[in-house]
Order: sequence, then C-alpha cells, then structure tokens
Amino acid sequence: MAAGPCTVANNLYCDQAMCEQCNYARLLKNADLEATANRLHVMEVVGGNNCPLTAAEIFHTISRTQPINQVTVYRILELLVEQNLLERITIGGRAAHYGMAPNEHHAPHPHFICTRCAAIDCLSPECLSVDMENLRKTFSGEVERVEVRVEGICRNCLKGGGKK
Amino acid sequence: MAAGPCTVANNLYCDQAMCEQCNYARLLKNADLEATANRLHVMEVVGGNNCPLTAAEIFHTISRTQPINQVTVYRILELLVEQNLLERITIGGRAAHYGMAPNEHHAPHPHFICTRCAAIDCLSPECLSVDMENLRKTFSGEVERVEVRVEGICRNCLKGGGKK
DNA sequence: GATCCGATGCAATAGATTTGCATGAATATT
DNA sequence: AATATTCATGCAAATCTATTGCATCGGATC
Ligand SMILES: [Mn+2]
Ligand SMILES: [Mn+2]
Ligand SMILES: [Zn+2]
Ligand SMILES: [Zn+2]
Repeated sequence: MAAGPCTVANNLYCDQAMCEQCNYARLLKNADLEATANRLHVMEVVGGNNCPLTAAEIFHTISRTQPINQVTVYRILELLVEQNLLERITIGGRAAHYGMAPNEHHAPHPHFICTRCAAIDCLSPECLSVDMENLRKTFSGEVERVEVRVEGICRNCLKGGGKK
Repeated sequence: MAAGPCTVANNLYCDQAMCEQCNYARLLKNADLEATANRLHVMEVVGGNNCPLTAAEIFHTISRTQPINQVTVYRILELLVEQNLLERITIGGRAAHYGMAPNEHHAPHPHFICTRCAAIDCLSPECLSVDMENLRKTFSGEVERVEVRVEGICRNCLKGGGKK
C-alpha cells in the first residue's frame, strides 16, 4: 500500500516543506553538480511537495511530463543525499522517502506517520523539542543528525475511520 | 554490508537492553500467544542481545542450534511486534531491526547509528530528553510512539578509522 | 578528428519481505 | 472413534525496492 501524501491538514504541519524560495539550479551549482534537466526535475518534485516522497513517487511524477529512467532517479537521489541537498527519511515501510535537506529555507523537523493509513506529514520544527545537552556532553562519538519520528493515529483515522 | 552489533562500548549505552528479567513464556501467555519453541527462541535471541538485530541475524543465530525456517522468523517477528512484545526499529538500511518493546524492564530509548561503519547502539533512556508537551497539546491526532535516531560517527571510527 | 568523461538508459541481479499452498499436530465437535 | 477446525510451520514462488554492469551519447578537451 502506498502512503497517501499529506492528507492530514493540521496547524502543526510544516509549511516550510514546500519550497518556493530555493533556487535548485544554484543549489546544484554550489555543490559542484551539473544542473541537468533530470536533476532539476527531481529537485522540483521533491521541493514542490509538502511531504517526503518515495523514489517511485518521484519517478512517476516526473514521468507524467518527461521521459526518465527509474534508475536515473535512484542515482540522482543518492547523489543529492550525499551532497546534502536532499534528505533520506526512513518511514518504517520498505521504501525510503526523500525531502529537502535542512538549509536556510528548511529547518530540520520531525515526521508523523499514521499507523492506520500510513499517511506521512512533516511536523513543524517547534512542535517538539529535543534536549541534546546530555547527549552532546557525554557521548564519545560525533553527532551528525537526530531524526525524530512520531507514530500514531492521524486525525482523519481517529474520526472517519481512515481510508482503507 | 552487515551492521556490526554493538562494537562501541560507551557509558551512555543502555544496559537494560539485554534482558535477564523478562520471562518470555509469560510475556507470550499474557498476550494470548502459544509459547512455542520457535517463538521462545526468537524472544531469547532478541532479548539476549544488547542491540537490535535484523531478521536474518536472528534467523542465523537460532539456526546455529535449532532448525527453523526464515519465513517462520519473519512471521514470528511480525506477530510479536503486533502484540507489542518486540519493537521494530528502522535503522536506515534496507533491513528492519528488532529489539525488546518497552515494558517494565525496558524503557524506551534512542538508537545511535554510525554513518561510517553502520554500528548500531542503544543509547540510555536518559541521555536525550524529548519534550512532547507542545506536540501533545496541539497535535490533533493520537501519539503512540516517538522514535529518536541519532546518526553520527562512532568512537571507534573517530579514532581508528573504523572497520572497512 | 580522436579522446575522455559524466549522465543516462536498459537489462540483469541482489536483498528483504511477503504470499500461496501443503503438512502435521493439537484441539474441538459430532 | 471419526471428523472437522485451528494454528504453527515449512517450502517455493512472487513481490517490492534498490543496485550493478555494460552500452551509448553528447559535450568538453586535446
Ligand atoms: Mn519533512
Ligand atoms: Mn535498543
Ligand atoms: Zn491515518
Ligand atoms: Zn563507526
């Protein structure tokens, strides 16, 4: 079953997820990457969506208007994650999801996954604060990233019973 | 490449991860599940390890002493996760990992994954506190679980350069 | 023009998990 | 006792996701 994209309207959800401010070509150039049509399409699809997408979803979205190979999508996604333009988000299902990596326009934020209908939503950065002082002080390794995932039942499923 | 289990000794790591206090047969009975030999083996392997394991790792561990089918392991894992005896932990790689679910002997805790050597470790419950007040107050759905995953470079990799 | 390189396509493969179907043991029903 | 039901398990095949190997092609470089 595919995760329905962002079906749950809620004042907590992050409106920074969709990006009208990012200049994708410039982001690519800054990372020393050629701004090919395919890479721009991937960036536009991911940045233009308000919740993280799977490689398959990205592929199908692009395919509606442009010819592209699925392997190309995988390779571009891997490259862009490596270069910190995109972020790979692990939702719990089998497929990885991709969203904009934190940058000047996108603050890191937790994600919510409904255990009933599998809907995914970006939560606002402020809705949940993580105190890492204790960790930073005592952890002997180097912390690069903290990913927070909230699981539960979405508003839709609570009232309507949710799709399916 | 397989994640090396728990190579990083650190005072932050959770010593509650391994379980000598849980009575697996009783846990199964309480969940109205027959305490079959295979189910007990799965519980023992997971509970006896100090970090979460993949289905393949659990299967191979059991197989060293008992005949069991890999599909059986998958089915048992799914069942025990459903019944909240085990917890499915999404590490980022392709394979899911499994650990004891929170119970009287096991507090929920974050996990650390080394981005260099893929080592996984259970962090102590206290090392990182999450303030969910704001979330609970404003979130219109129901929160069941909050999973925190810390990514970074482990102590081993920082000094030695890490395996591989 | 010859050569090199990076991006892409296509086919095959790999890895993880799930599904379909059969069996056999235990329990319940007639 | 015979029959039916249930459930755990095994085995084979299928499915889903992602990766790898190899060919091509256009642009940059020599
Ligand atoms: Mn997001
Ligand atoms: Mn753990
Ligand atoms: Zn839902
Ligand atoms: Zn490491």
